[in-house]
Amino acid sequence: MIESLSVDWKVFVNVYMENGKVIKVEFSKYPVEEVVLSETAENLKKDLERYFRGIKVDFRKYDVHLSVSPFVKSVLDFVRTIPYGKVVTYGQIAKILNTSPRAVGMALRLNPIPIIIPCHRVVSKNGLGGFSAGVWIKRELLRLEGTTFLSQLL
DNA sequence: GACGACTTGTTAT
DNA sequence: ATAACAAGTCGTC
Repeated sequence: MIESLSVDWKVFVNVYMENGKVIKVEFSKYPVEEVVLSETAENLKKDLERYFRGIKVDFRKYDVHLSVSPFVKSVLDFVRTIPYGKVVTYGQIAKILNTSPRAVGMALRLNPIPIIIPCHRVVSKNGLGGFSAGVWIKRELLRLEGTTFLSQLL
């Protein structure tokens, strides 16, 4: 665990690392004991703090360790390439990966590493879609990134 | 447009 | 084997 970040909208963000790789990110109501050990963990903490201040951060430089099925991994790998402030629909991803929108949603639900793997940048065709930690967090993340064309849905 | 039924691929039990 | 799902599309009214 590297950090329980306190975010303005009353959530803590806990990041778990192992061998310099991110293995899990979770949102929690209460902070967990903070343990920062490696240099990359320190950097990641600073990047997250900047991110939540509304600064554009690219998390692609951090290694992640995914213990998920090959299909889920392929979806998550694609999602990692979506740039800051942009959104893609489940259907578009399904078309590119030759699968169904529903399967994409399932894969995203299994994402162990939100924010760093920006699953909040995937929305449904007419609406916001879901988010495992609560859609309101997804909404806040998109607002934070200044994703404007969804303003009617926010 | 709003609503429902049919489709769809993957995971969980 | 089958139910459940973070979706989409096509039909009816």
